[in-house]
Amino acid sequence: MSKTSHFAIAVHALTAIAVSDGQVVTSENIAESINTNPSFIRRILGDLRRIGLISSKVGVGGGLVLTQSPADITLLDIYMAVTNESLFVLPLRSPNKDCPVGAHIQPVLTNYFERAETATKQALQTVTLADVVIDIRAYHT
Amino acid sequence: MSKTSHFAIAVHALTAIAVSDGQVVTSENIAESINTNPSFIRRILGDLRRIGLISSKVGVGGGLVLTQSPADITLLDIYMAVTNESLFVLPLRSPNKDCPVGAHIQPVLTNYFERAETATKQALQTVTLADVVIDIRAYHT
DNA sequence: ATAATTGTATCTATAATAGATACGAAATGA
DNA sequence: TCATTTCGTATCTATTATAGATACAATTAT
Repeated sequence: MSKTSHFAIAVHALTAIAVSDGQVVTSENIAESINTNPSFIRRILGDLRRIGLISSKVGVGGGLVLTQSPADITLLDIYMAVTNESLFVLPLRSPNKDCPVGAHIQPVLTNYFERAETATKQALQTVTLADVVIDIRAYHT
Repeated sequence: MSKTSHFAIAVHALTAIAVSDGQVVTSENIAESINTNPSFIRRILGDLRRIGLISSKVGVGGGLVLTQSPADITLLDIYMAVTNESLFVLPLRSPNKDCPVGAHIQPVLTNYFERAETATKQALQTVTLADVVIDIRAYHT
């Protein structure tokens, strides 16, 4: 998968929205917390909006709100929203089809890679945004 | 998560060595099967040699051989040999320490990321190079 | 000696990632 | 109505990661 930080950023952003407890949060607010620029954040928030985890309101007093309870949003939901590649990648160039190994290694690897990825996803599914919020609040007390 | 193909390449390379059944295989042979250049392959083979999965012999008739039975080499062994980064990455820039979320999100995320990565590794540990060889040979008959 | 082969260094091309800027559209409120 | 806020998105750039390519010293077998 992408070595991108989108997943971490998405969780951070949603956590920021969740802890605001109903108060509207802007992409500017989130960008400040994450230490990047609002436009980049809005790109990632777009992924979360498209699968319905948040809704946005344009204009004065606008911003982002959760559309579901944090307890109903799993890390897997967030991961799937921002990820379109597999965790493990095959080489860009196709292997040599004239070699017995090269001819068949791709489906074999893909099978095992998918198994490992499924295990990862199952682990992500056991954690919710509410858990993350609890952890953050624990530091805060 | 590392977006590199080193893991797939390493498994392919070891499979190529394993199916040769004792016969010495050169980095040239492997590169041909993987469809890349021998030098790049030798860089990855270096990781495998350093943790003792293979040994190499320089010179005429030289090449690579396994030092363990394929049944004793797990995909996790291979993964660990070629990977030095975490599956999930935090953003490069540190979050804003003046925000309650920014101040504490990193250890919270790292904790859950490590759990997911552990699940992945456990899945990789259940598969051996011998399994991969069996799969490849199944195609071949 | 010659040839084969590894191990490693270095350089380059390409692609992925994030950062930055800009701007139209929508919504609010004066 | 008009100014302001905010999103959504496009585009450009800088940086970094990745792989590809080339080269060469060291080692070994014949």
